[in-house]
Amino acid sequence: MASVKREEAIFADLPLNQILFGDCLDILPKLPSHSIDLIFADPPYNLQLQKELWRPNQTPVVGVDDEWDRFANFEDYDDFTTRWLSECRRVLKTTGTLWVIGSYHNIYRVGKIMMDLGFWILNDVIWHKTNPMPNFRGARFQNATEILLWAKRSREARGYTFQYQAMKNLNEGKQMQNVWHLPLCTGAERMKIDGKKAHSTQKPEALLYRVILASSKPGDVVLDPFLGTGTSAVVAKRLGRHFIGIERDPRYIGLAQERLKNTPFCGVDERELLITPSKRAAPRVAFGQLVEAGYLKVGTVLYSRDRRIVAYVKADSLLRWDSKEGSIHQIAALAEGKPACNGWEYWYYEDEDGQLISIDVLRARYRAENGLE
Amino acid sequence: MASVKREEAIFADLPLNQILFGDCLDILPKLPSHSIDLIFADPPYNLQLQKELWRPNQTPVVGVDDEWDRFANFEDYDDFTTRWLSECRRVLKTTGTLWVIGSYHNIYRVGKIMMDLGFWILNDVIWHKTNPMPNFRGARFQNATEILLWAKRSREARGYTFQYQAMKNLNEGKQMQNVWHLPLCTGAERMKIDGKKAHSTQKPEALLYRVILASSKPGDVVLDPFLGTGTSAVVAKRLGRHFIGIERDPRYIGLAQERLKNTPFCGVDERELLITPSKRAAPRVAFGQLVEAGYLKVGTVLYSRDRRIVAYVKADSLLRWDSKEGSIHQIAALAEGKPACNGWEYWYYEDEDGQLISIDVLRARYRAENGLE
DNA sequence: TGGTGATGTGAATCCCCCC
DNA sequence: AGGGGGGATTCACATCACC
Repeated sequence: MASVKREEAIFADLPLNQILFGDCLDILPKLPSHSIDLIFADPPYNLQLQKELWRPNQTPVVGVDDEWDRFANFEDYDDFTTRWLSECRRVLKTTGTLWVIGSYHNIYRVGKIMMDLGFWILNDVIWHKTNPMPNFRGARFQNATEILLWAKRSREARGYTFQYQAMKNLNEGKQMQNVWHLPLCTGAERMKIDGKKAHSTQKPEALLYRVILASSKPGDVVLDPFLGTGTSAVVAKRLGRHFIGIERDPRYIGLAQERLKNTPFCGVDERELLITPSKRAAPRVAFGQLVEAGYLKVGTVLYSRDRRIVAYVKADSLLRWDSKEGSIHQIAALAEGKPACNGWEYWYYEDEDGQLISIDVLRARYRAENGLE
Repeated sequence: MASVKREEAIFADLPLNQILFGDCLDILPKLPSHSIDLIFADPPYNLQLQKELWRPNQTPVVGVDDEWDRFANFEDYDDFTTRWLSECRRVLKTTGTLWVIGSYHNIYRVGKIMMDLGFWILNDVIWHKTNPMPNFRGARFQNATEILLWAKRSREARGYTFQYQAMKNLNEGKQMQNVWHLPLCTGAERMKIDGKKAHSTQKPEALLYRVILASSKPGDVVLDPFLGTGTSAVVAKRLGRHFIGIERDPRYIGLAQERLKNTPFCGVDERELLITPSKRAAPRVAFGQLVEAGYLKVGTVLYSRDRRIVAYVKADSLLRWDSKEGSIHQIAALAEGKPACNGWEYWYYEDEDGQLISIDVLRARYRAENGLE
């Protein structure tokens, strides 16, 4: 029975920090469902380059024409894409997300299939190459981009990881856009054999750094079904994540293992240097705790910024405004006629000098004085 | 017989410089085959907005929920897309090309269908908006792009128009890339009724300038099956091309006719085109890029010139000094007790020999090695 | 007339925990 | 799985009121 064979073949434990040798259509079914936090996939591009391309100086341009990158027709490519994406969706946790990178030759087919399979696109990210190859014929616009699709498992899936604050920090304090200006993988980073490119589409580590830092946490499991020379695994290791790589060409596996050997795993002592936790992750402080702890006395008068709204703190930490009672958030929303309002930012109290102080300052003080940071 | 009716209905002469009232699925079949030089299509995106979205200042975001953007499911959308694209392909000359603009909500479906119908993609052009709406919840990357697909009728089609030199001139003498930095349609250019936007998705004329100038010649026929308020027709007229517009909402037709009345035929000369803004991405290098690219490893120690101040590089490119965190500039200023300080000049790292090297040297190396000079 | 600060707004698939 | 409640979250411009 096929199902029994399949059960037997499934890994009892996740093969963490390993490169699995074989075709991803054979290996992925052996991974358990709902076990992976993040998938990065750089599938074949189906470029269908037929004629050779020559530079103006009569030297040939080396294109992508590896054997693994040829499909007979769209149907074959779509079938292959549907199969590996389906398996990826199965092994992904409901909190997990998937990245796929491609060019205009394949990404439109891939994106459509992703949507059909139920993936819910979060962003299409444009990798704008700072040093792209020129268009030698002058027949089109210079193609300077590849596209990454970032998606969660389904529209309903909740709890995916997005390190908003870390991305903002990387971008000099402004929220990171879906356009990334990054150079191609060149120079010493580019793996070479006898002076020639070891892999025709090796991705830069900086690209994977941003992908993995943005959408996973230390200790998460990062799966790459088309590992190639191992860029995603190397960066995952650097950033204190676990990796699982799948690759069917033993030559690439050898190169990836060499790179991994030279990559230190981010040590525990470095974990604290990874990223600043977001405000959302800060321990919650209920307004009632401030009242209980005496930071605000029962009966204290709270004001809106313009002193137009005046409310009183009750012993049960609800506010009384007019004849109405509710939480700091509910009364603020009510007073402003809005569906919701952050009470921590809305309310102020008066200090001895009659100055208005935000109650959010009190919350910060409470956190600081009670080891809640 | 349907075929007879169809034949009878076809326009004897092309309805040049007219706006045709009706659904493009009804009107397109009346146009003769192989008659159009250039098609620009801005179809519904099928945005699928569900809940209300509020800005941090508690005002609502006005989303697109027009009747014309609602489809029951992907199948309906695909069917609609297949039908109008098929007709577009029929009416296109073999030397003609087609542009379609969309967002990640629809462009992957559209692109896949285009390929299936036989269109051959020449470029995917990224419209990188210079002033996009932020992501208010900090839940994703800020979505700053729309995508235009530019395609010829078939792989074999020869002789399409690409004004390579004009594009090069527009781009300060360098090859025009497939990434266009252009602002949204705002201000006086935006059509308004009673102070409110007349159309929820009006495109900027500058975008259509590039499209029409790049891929057509004076006297060519430009067809727009989703004319809206007429941006493509207006720009075609200004550039000395003929237009044919199709629109099913009479209110939009009225607005478009008003704009056309105020537009001179061929009212643009070369000099005016040459001063069209062509902002290039600034070759700025953020400190974070050095960290991402591995020029500085996470945990690297940075020193002030006199080694008095010692800080650590975090994964999100902030520095940690004492218990404080901030950008290279902020921490330098803090450590020196100054209001501001240039971190690029302040910080040094140690090389293998214990020599202090300025991080500004690293920045210069990054620029040199990645074509950013 | 000119500068300054407040206000408005753009194709938006925009939270998460707990009951 | 659906509802309720806490509470976190914005960038580049254009316009306009006001001094």
